[in-house]
Amino acid sequence: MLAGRNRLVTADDFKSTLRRGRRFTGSTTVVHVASTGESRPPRFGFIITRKVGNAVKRNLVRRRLRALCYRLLPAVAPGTDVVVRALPGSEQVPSATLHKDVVDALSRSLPN
RNA sequence: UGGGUCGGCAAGACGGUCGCGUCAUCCGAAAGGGUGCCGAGGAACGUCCGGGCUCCGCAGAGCAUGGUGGUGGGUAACACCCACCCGGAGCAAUCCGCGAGAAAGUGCAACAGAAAGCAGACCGCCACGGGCCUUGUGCCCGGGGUAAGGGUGAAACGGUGGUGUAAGAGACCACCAGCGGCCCGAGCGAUCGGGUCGGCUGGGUAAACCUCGCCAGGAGCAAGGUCGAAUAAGGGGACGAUGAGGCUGCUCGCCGAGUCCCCGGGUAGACCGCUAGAGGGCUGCGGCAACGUAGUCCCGAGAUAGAUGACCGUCCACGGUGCCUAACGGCACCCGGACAGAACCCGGCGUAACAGCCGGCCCAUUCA
Repeated sequence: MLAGRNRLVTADDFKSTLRRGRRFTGSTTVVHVASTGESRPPRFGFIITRKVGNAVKRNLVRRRLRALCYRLLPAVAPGTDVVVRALPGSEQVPSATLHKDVVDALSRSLPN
């Protein structure tokens, strides 16, 4: 699970990451990655719209994403901001599929 | 044993690894870290009612608008709950009714039918007048009488029997049903029981308008409050071309019109509101009950891009398949947890939803 300092919390941070970051679309998620150049731990934010389902389903997706992002924390460069947008249908796939989507997006965001 | 009906319980269990939030505590200058406790629901949901709380409004009365609608009680209050009444369904337990008013008025009603709301003459019935010849309990025509019978309909203007009549008719009579008035009795009351008189009977729909009684000020925790950067407008005061202020620590020199302070405003943001309350369990007492009351014990979510989880294992229900068994059932494998996530707090209602467990009552059956 992600601690508070690894979370994007303000609307400004979300906006700048979505605007400046590179976008990687998977089958169940869209991942925005922006490098700020600041020397601090990477931060993650999540967007789960109402199209995903009711509150229980949205909570489930967000918690799964948070848990897998926690495991990915060492692989992300410091100063990176990541916003994961969950697409409709993401509530029906197992956690492994979500994990694969995010890992693919982050590996493609690396320089080589 | 089977079926029905009403109510209650519970909402998979245990473990491992890695984590999250509030609070407490310890270490630390801080950032942060360690430890410990606690951490979703019966509907947390919909936001449909009712309150608390907060701000705004408020002489009094009326109107409008909205809500509500048998009676009595419970409650902070309600559209909720309890008891009872009436009507309906059921053998019964029990359930259902958005239960005021349809002789205040306006409106509406498919199809069928002759006619559907100051009813109505299609068939039929009945005398009367006329015609015919086949002289009959005849047929045809005419203008009338008639709601007993037929047929239509959800519904045809009380029912049965009689008197009466040309045939009929509450036209009249008896009984019955229903309506209204009055009286008596039971009940706090809705209402029920009985008596008497009356015109003899004037359908439905108010979740159509409407009428009557009763109840309602508005907005909502993004309420509201405290602190409050930055920036800009504004107000007041002091000083200022007799030089404010700056270059510049001081002097000279140069530049040359505002400078400083206070008030105020309340944005970004932070904090408070923010979780112990019309709270629950047990026992006693009052009450048919809802509930009230006394004593005693218990209670530990509080996030804010929004914590309460992710992954894995074992087991137990449900479901499926196969095998064994006369059957009850047993074994193996597979599948796999219903609806659903607090956001100021309570009381209700409504809606969603698998499978299960327990109990009361009713009916049927078997045995005694």
